[in-house]
Amino acid sequence: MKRRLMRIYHQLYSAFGPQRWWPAESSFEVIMGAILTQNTSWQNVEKAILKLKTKKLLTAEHIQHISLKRLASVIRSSGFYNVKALRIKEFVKFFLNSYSGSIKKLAQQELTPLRKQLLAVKGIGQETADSILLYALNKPIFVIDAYTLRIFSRHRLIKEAADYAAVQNIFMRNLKCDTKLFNEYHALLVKLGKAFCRKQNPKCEICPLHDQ
DNA sequence: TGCCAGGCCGGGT
DNA sequence: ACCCGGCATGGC
Repeated sequence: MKRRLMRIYHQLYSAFGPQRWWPAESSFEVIMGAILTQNTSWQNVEKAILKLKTKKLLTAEHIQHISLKRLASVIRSSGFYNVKALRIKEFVKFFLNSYSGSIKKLAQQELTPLRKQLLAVKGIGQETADSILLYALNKPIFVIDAYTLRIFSRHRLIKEAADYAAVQNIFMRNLKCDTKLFNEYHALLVKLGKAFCRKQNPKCEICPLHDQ
């Protein structure tokens, strides 16, 4: 499995090149994006982030001080805006209370206890927590998402019913524990997923993983 | 036009 | 321990 996973990585890398994730100007922006993109196309999230930027709302303090309703209207384009506004507020509360709103302090925390703390925030599940850990805080954890499950299931590398933790373990047991590798690998899987492995999957047979 | 998108939660069985 | 409905916009 180790060789297989690295071979897939190299195939993806040579097909698509470096992805340079996460597309954001700050760690806090990464975190907001991670919540906003829950079951939502990134295109819609970008619009919401742009609005947050325009309204100077990309800091914990500013978000803390606006109403839930106003926040919801700002992030409207990302869909599920009422629950997401609530989730952003929940994270910001945790962030300010436990880490004084300091990304540096957040990043100093150990991966495992921090992951547990993030999962205790209502609205942050495994993927969102791991995205924050990896892409906002540079912690070595592999993010699993719907594309990853679908791609690996369709290529019969995992059981169709495999759950998040099981698949994450496959990656983390068989890859060198390396933040850069985890970052690039997951980004490449999303790239592949968008191009060739949507639910309605017209052209999986020409996806780069089928070559050679 | 209908289907889908870089999930998560709560309630029911 | 699963299973499911709800949450909602915008693009193709």
